[in-house]
Amino acid sequence: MAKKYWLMKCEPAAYTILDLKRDGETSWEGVRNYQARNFMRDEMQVGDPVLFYASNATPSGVTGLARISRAGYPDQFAWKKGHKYFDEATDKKKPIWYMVDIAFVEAFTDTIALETLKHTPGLEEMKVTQKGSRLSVQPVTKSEYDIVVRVGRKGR
DNA sequence: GCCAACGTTGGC
DNA sequence: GCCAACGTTGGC
Repeated sequence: MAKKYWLMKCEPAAYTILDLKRDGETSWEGVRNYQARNFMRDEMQVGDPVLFYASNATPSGVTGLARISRAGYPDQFAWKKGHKYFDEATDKKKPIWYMVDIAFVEAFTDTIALETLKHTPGLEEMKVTQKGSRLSVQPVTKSEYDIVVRVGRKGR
């Protein structure tokens, strides 16, 4: 299967690219959206490149790079009673929710602001630049990924 | 903190 | 199966 490229969103209050740099690797639990779940469960492969996106930040934008280090597996947190990701509708024999692990690759010196992404040629179709795009796990094309990486490394 | 956009739920 | 109400996301 051809390599796929991804964008994963997270609020800085919860986790940042620098946290990932410190930890080296982290699990990506708590996604409770079916579209995003399907990507994680069915399409993400170990080694797939990931754009790490900070949402609800100042500014919001891509802050670095990661890669998938473990493909989709059931989200255990869905079965932890009292945990904020607990979901009583899911059965251990038939998991509803999935998670992946990601590993640190690179932190950009500066955030590539959403505003910059919107004005970068070649990224007009990128999902995150579209109005009302709330999906926290999105596929990106190889060319979009390459452009973002180029912008992120500029000036180093 | 506001509010528009979106996904999900639930009454019918 | 429709759609209004509700909760959440996320830019600003």
